[in-house]
Parts: sequence; structure tokens; C-alpha cells
Amino acid sequence: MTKGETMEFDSSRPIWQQLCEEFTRLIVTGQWAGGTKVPSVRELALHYGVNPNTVQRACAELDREGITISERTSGRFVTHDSDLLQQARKELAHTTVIEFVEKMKGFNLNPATVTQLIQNLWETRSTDA
Amino acid sequence: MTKGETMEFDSSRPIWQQLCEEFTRLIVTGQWAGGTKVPSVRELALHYGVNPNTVQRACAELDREGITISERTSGRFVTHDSDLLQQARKELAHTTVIEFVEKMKGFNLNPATVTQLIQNLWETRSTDA
Amino acid sequence: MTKGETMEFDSSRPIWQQLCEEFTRLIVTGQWAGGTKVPSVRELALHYGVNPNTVQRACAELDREGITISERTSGRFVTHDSDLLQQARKELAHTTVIEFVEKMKGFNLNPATVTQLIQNLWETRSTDA
Amino acid sequence: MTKGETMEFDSSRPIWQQLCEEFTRLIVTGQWAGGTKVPSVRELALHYGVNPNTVQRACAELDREGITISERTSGRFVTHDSDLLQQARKELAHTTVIEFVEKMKGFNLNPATVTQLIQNLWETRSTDA
DNA sequence: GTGGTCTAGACCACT
DNA sequence: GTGGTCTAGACCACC
Repeated sequence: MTKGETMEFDSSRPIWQQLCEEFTRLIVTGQWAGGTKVPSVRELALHYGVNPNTVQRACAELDREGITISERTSGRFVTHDSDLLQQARKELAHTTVIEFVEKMKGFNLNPATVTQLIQNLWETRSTDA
Repeated sequence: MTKGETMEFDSSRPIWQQLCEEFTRLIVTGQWAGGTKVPSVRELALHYGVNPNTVQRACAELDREGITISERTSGRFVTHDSDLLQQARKELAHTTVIEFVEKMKGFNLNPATVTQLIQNLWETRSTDA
Repeated sequence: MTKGETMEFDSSRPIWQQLCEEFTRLIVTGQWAGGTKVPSVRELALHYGVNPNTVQRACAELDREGITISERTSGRFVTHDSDLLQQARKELAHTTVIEFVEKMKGFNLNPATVTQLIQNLWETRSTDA
Repeated sequence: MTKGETMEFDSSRPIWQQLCEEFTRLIVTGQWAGGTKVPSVRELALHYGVNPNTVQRACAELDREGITISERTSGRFVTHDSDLLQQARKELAHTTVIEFVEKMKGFNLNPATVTQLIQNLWETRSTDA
């Protein structure tokens, strides 16, 4: 359980879908590492302040995608299949980049400028940290 | 008034602050063009489903920053000062890029890959649109 | 009638006294010049939003001091006696300076600094104007 | 809370602005010393006979200027930054002197006379006190 | 108890 | 109609 604050849900979309994205995010960013155990449905439901059924539905979706595997007795685990994780990561990155590009277009910035900005900020904050 | 749906507010931060950001976004993206009249406090309050005082507070902040100018009787206007607008746009872009870079780092992507992704998506969606 | 806005009265002191000071101020600053006619009690009462009796009492006090002279048929006039006006001016200046000195002491400033400040501002604003 | 009587507000200007000036005055004159706790919003509201929100608005402005610092749970404190306090004091003194100079000009007095008056009164009242 | 936020509703000045 | 101000009263988070 890494987040201290309860998450904000967008009321216009199903909560289970948003949980799905949240869990995927935690997995592809390595906060839920490959092969490790996922918190129990009950724990997750408590933490996010939602009904266990809602969490269950999200987890089932992840199982369906193969990103997690539910083992009846010992719990649910993140897959070891690094290709699959890699793919999920790419998908999420793709979506994120699309959103970002749209925003940048809204600012009337061109790709070259944006690229330059990214280079600078990446360096700066890396050396800062 | 371009949005048909009411905005979602993050309950963890003051609404007036989020309105500030929203208005700034509308201005720097040119949806509220320089020199044009901003919707009245009452209209905005109605549209976003908040109290006029809350809108007023946000608008006062924009006034303070010089991005808008309030004329007592005729309404509130976006500044003509394009330098100021330019600066605000840069600030917002900067913040957006920082957020984006942090996300990409979370995905363990390197600048080159990200840049490549952006190039591809920018082209694709440009020809799409 | 030189002031466009109605005056603010300090509720802790009699209004007629405050009117007295106001009229004296107008006379010693030359806004009501020596020898000229003072507005009628009725006009003054209307302008300051007070009862004519209150204005009358203030005017009577000025008459008593000799600063104004009431001529039954033609109205009330500011005295021609420049010595008297000079004296009134000095009194008012004296009071004003006392208040000012107290404030400056509150700021922990010494006379030399204050004098210097005055010299600078006097020059500056004279050449500005 | 040093004043026993409630303050008089000039109805032509916002109360929160006048409170701002009052508080600044109390701070720069050392009645609210650097680093000490400022009375609570509720106390101030009670004392000045205004709504807590109005006091809050004034205090927020002082926070914004850095003259005070608000700590969520323990209260609001005057900054320790003596440079900032010094600067605020200079600003207020400057404004006060400008007002004074304008009045003196209205009395047709010259700088030399005014300076002389100040010297005399300063000495007199110092030995009095 | 502290500061902070938000709402509802009123009033004002200006045109 | 506009923006601006003020009040009254409520709620929250923090400790």
C-alpha cells in the first residue's frame, strides 16, 4: 500500500475501470514489482474506500489481460512475464504521450520545441536529484 | 462558454485554485483570446456549479497576476499584453512538461525513446485531424 | 462646494466640532479664500448630510473665533484679517506636525532621517508636478 | 490586543484593506514584534467587530507579502525576516511622509519652516515624555 | 483550539 | 447588467 491519500475518482466513468488503470500504473512503474503479491481485495477496497466487488471486477480484468495471476489459495500475483509487462508499459506510455501531445498542441508548440524542453528538464532534474 | 459538462474538482485542493488554473489554461490556449471579455462571475459560477464568491476569488488572483483586468461596470477582460500571456503560456507548458517527464521516468523510458514516440504520434494525429 | 464625496465623521466626537475643523481646513488651505462668501448653512447641511443646526453650531464657533463674519442680510464671509488666518493656519499646522512627529517616533525614526525624507519628497514631487 | 476601543473604518474603502494597513502598522511599529504570534483570526474579528472572513482576507494578504506566516495548527506569526519588516516600515513611513508633505504644501509652508517646526516639537515632546 | 475553504444571500456603486 | 464587498454560518484538517 504505497499511497497515503485516497484516490480521486472521475464520476463520469466506472470506478472499476479507473482502478484497473491505477493498478496497471502501479505495476508498470514497478511499485508492484513482477512476481510479487498484490494486496488482498479486502485491503484494496478498504484503502480506496470502495466496495470489494468493485475491486474484484478490476482485478478480474487484470487477470484476463494476464498481467496478474490469481492463485486460489495464496493470493494474486503480478506476472513474471516481462514481455507482457513491457507491452502494458508501452500501452500506458502511449496513452500518456498522446494526452501530452494534445496539450502541447493546445499551447501552439511544435515538436522541436517540446523535444528541446524535455531534454533540458530531463537533464536538469536528473542532476538535481 | 465552450464546455458543456461541468468540471471535476480535486477535493484535496481549494476550488478557487483549480479554477485559477482552468481559467489560465483557457486563456493561454487561446480559447479566451487576449483582449476579449471573460464570462461574468455569475455565469462562470453557474457553469462550474460553484458559488460566485469562489469564482470571484479565482478571478481576483488572475487580476493580481495581470492576466485579466477587471473593469468595474463593463466586465473582466483578458489582457492585451501578449508578453504576459506568452510568459503564462510558458509557465504552464513548463509545468506540464515536468509532470510528463516525471511520468516517463516512472516508466523507465529514456529521453530518446520518448522523443521518438512524440515525433511519431505528433505526425500521426496531425494527418488524422 | 469643492468636495465631491461626503465626509466621514468620527462617531466618537461631536459632528459640529469635526465640521469646524473641516471648515477651518478649507479656509486655511485657501479653498475658501479670505473675504469670499461661505456656502449657506442650508447648502452645507445638504452637502455633508447633516442637520442644518449642526452646521449652524460649527459656523457660530468660527464666527466666535473671528475667522468668519456673519452679515445678517448678505450671508457669511471669510475674514479679510490675514493675521488671523495666518494664526489659524499655524495652529492647524502645529497640530498636524504633532501628529506626524508622533507617527514618525512610532517608526523609530530620528528627526534627521525624517527631515531628509521630507526634503527628498518635496523636491521630487515638486519637479514631478 | 492593545487597543481597548474598536477602530473606525472609512466606509469608502474595503474593510479588509484597512485591516491590512492597521496590522502592518502594528507590526512595523513593533507592537506586534517579529517572530511573535498574531492574535487569532477569531479574536481579531471580535475585537474589530467584523466578520472572521474579512480578517482572514486581510491576513492572507499579509501572508502573501511575507510579513506574516501562517502555520496551520499553531497560529499566525510575524516573520523573523528583519529585512522584510524594515522594508515594510520604510514603505509605510514613505507613504506617511508623502501625505504629510502634501498637507504642508496645502498650508503654503516651505520645507525649511516645516523642518524647523518638527525639530522644535520633537525636542519638546521628547522631554515631556 | 488553530487556519482555511465554501456557500448563501445581501448590499453597494457604476452605467 | 457588471464587479466588489461583507456577513453569517457551516465544514474540514490538523494537533
